[in-house]
Amino acid sequence: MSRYDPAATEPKWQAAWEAEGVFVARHDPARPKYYVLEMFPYPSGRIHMGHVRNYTMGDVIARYKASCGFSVLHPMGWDAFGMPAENAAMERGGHPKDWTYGNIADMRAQMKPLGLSIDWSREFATCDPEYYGQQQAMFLDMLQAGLVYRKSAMVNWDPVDMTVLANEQVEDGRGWRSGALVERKELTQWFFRISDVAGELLSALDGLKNWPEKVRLMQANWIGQSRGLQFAFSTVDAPDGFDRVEVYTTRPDTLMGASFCAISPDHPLAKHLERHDPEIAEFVADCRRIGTSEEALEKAEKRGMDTGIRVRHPFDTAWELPVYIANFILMDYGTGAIFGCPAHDARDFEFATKYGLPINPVFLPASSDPAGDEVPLAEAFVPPKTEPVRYVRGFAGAEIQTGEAAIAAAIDFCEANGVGRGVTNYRLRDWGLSRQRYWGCPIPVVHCPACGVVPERKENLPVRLPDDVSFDQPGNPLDRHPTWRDCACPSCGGPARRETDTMDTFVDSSWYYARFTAPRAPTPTDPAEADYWMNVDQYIGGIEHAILHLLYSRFFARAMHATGHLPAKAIEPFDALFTQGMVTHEIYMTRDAGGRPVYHLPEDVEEGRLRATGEAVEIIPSAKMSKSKKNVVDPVNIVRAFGADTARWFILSDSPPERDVEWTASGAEAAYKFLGRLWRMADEIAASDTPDDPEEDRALTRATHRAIADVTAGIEGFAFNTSVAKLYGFANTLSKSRAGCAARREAMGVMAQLLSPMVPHLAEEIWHMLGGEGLVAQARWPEADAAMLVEDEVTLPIQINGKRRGEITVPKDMPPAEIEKLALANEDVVRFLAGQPVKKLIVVPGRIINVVV
RNA sequence: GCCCGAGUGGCGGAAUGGUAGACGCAGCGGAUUCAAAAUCCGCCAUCGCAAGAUAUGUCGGUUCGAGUCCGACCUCGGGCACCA
Repeated sequence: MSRYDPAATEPKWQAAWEAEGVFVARHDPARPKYYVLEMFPYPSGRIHMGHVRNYTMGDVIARYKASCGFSVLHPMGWDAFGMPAENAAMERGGHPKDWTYGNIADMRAQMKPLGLSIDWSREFATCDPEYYGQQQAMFLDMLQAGLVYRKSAMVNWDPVDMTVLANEQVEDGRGWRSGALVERKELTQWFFRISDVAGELLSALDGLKNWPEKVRLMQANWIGQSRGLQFAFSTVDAPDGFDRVEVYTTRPDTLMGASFCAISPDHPLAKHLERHDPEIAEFVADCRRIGTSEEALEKAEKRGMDTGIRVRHPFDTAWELPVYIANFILMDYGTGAIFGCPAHDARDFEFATKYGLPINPVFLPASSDPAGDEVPLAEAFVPPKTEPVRYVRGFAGAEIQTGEAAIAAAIDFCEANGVGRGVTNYRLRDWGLSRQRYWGCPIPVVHCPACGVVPERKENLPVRLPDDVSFDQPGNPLDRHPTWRDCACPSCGGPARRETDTMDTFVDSSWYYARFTAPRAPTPTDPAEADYWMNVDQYIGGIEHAILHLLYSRFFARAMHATGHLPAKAIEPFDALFTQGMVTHEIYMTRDAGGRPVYHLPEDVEEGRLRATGEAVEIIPSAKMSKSKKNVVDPVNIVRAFGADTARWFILSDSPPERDVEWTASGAEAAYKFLGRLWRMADEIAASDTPDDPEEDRALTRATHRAIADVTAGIEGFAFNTSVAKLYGFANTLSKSRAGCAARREAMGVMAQLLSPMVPHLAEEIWHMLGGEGLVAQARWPEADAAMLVEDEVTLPIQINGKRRGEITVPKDMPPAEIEKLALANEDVVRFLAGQPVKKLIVVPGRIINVVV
């Protein structure tokens, strides 16, 4: 007897699929299509278990849908632009292009042995000129359609390296390489007008029924629609041109509690003052050293500086409020200026306390005594807006009303009295796409001294990145390129300069799903192909992309539709979204002589000790796999040791797909053992010649249909771990079955089919052993016969006061009245009741009986 | 700081508001073996001799009945617009 040998069988079946072209996506108008897509990888050079998990899940869906008769599109590509390639070039020399394409070749070679049902003929990388050239063409269309514009915006500036830094390159306010204090610097940059469709992106979330609720919520909060009042304070002692300060507030009902006005350090007034007042200049410069990330601003200590300027309260011109420049006011949100009401805002409270500003409550709890004295607040009073409160400094609406009602009344009152207007605002800002970097898609415009900003002609696309660049000094090599930068103006032909900024890599990933429908088309998309394949029926990826990537893609699909590159039905490109959890592993740590942690690879550790020295390791439980912590398990090693099916089976079992999964060596071995057991079962059943046994055969057939129903439900519901558990159960049932060989062969054949989306190589092997026709990958998915799933009898637990005290087994359709009688006669029940009268009897048919005493 | 999640045996986890712990790992016992590996069979939440009691991060609520619904809190994770 031979044995389960994945090293031999897996390549064999992969070759068979390849020879048959099983996974080539076919545009077949006669069949329904199904487009399954996993978020494409960044070509770091090594695949990791997170990739294996992501692509295995997609593969289960793709193979399952294919066997259900769909024409499946399941492509793969590479999110190939981005900073790591440039960092590698700076650290190790070489060219980002060589590094990237080398990594792609390596990763493709690591992925192919996994046996994924991918149509590799559609593969592309976003750094292919054929791809980014089409992206440039769309950029030009969007520019013409008014969807892109230029404006000034802040970047993190490293004054030593003279280069722009990404937020992740700023560590504690300092540049990661130079260590210099980072400054905010203004640059003119390109923006997509995503905020113009903020309301639309928000309301369309309701239609995304097959997206996780949490993702829709996160996007809704990110878009941040608010209704508020915008009005102007008139100023006292302000410089010329600043006789008014526009502010926006979502709490106009608290106007009578205002105690100061605060403006952003980037507000025009602050910028004016910094030019004339050294003290203010120093403070503003200090504020700008916090960097550009909202997180850093929020976490920084709240600080402000009194400008000496005053504003008049809109309801009482004699009432003056001081104007502060405050480090926590964002120029991008509202008008970049607010009024502070410390009594009802935690941040304003902290600020007012720090600078000795008045804290006057506008409302008190509804239950407070109207005649009572005002007691100083210990903290800001911020009840939910839906809770009624008693207004003591109200000016519109009832004395006792909810915040919501008071806000609406305040806006009406202000509008009626000529103090500002109600406006709907969004937190969502326009999408800045300029990056001062080399390894990205060049922005196809030219700056001409005579004509200004001129779009490149489409026939000159792609604007290719030059290859002759060096990374021996920081900054963008395009900026200092001797020839590429200088060009002729496409409009007047005079000397001009190319735009040296490249595009945010989020642009690349905002339309790759559309390109997969026609990856070699001479235009960004092909209308017939886009019409057939769009939308993505199932998109799968990490929750870390819940907001930015998915929101940008939703916007970009709309922009593509507006410029004629996608049909109207594709403006929401992802019909269903699934967000999977991470793959984690224990961390093994010892300490060096200085007490600093030293990490060790899993393969160097055995039973809690280092293999080499026997030294005991400290075990830190389940953390995200990362190189620096050395808790990575390389899929290549797993596939080499156990085969792809074992890696796939393990990654699907145990943990629900949306949760993190902990990789354990024992779990991987268990997966391998189980697959070996299935192999032996098939081998034994194929050779068996036991006679039929009507009763046993029938029981096995029922179990088979139960397995079909349960495994299918698991796949449909994205609960692969429960499908796996059901397959374990079915295997246990089958191995114990006394049914005849015909019935067992039948059952084992169904087993092969149910296994095929998850462990496709083994499934083919079993299918083949049993004499199945063709490839199981092309067999029709089995259907469960509903009649086979019905049980004749049910066991009902009996509870007394909600605690389980006994059970009865009754025919499935016994009337409740009879069940009641049987339940009350049950000896456990009689004993527990001990003669107590029954107050209530609840019979839930087919479920439970509860006796209340 | 703000937004969004997740917490169930020794471990991973299962459970349309209806028997908490399916299935797997580890562990324990047995079979097979000269012996071991591999394999096969059985046991396995905790406390208790038992009857039973206690158990789904903590505290409270709704319900005949709560892991599941509601409120507060704790811990861990994701995101915060130039990481991808």
